[in-house]
Amino acid sequence: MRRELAPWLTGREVRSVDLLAPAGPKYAGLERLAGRLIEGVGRRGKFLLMPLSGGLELVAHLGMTGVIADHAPDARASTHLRVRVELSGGDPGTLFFSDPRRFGRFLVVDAGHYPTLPTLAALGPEPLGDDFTPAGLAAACARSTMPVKAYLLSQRPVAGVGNIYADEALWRAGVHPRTPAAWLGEDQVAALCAAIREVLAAAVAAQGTTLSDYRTVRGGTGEYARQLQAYGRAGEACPRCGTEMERSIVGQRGTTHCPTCQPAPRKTRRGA
DNA sequence: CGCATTTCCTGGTAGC
DNA sequence: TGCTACCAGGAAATGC
Repeated sequence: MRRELAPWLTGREVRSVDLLAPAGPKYAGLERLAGRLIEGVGRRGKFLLMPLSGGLELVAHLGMTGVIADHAPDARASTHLRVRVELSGGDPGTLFFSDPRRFGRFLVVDAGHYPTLPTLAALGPEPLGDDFTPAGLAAACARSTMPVKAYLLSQRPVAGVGNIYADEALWRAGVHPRTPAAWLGEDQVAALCAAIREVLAAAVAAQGTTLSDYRTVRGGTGEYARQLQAYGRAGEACPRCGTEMERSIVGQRGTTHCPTCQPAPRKTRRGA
């Protein structure tokens, strides 16, 4: 989405903003948006970060069902339109933020100041950046007793891994989702680090994963759903070994894993 | 501080 | 057909 938004929005000025949702912390500060220049479109994890003139920043998060579009939602979806932003200059001249389930955010903050966004403030390294290394991931995991999947979902060891990509990366790495993070061996951490990079890079190349709601800015679908190996495939044969995939709940989230490729954790002595 | 639990929210669907 | 119950989950709030 960042790649679509950057060439469209960079350098444009905001003419006006309409908030169609009840005001609240998820839409804080939008009254400060009109008249600002959008200086660029960045991203950290699942947060879109748009620096604005005047030392401000527009922060957008899609939650589960949020959509940022360069075209108006159709009649049926229009009840979920939350924010409309009119831009100066050429077409498309309006940004639409829709969010049926209201888990998304679209707010203006002082640039780099995230007191109301603690996850963003404590976000781990970018998964496709140089800062995300096996050694760094190992050091983070060593500090946590959580099941490794729950720890990944916290956004602290690495940014941007949600439920779908956590299941995919753990399956690729052959790591059981319930393994306490601190129990992971060096080889497992390295495999997980590589798997997270591979899965996210492939998903970005496919423009994301559309299961039902997700749409690109221009209204297209993300095609990574066709490459999913684990997520949503409980009861089916593991693509690697043929064992029936199992469903469970880890960190309050539906989870699919292969009991053969991702064997249940057994505590072993480090360095043994 | 770290972690577990609860909350927010609505469309889709299973079951009757 | 129409009803109820339940499920999906990202991040914040709450509780310990």
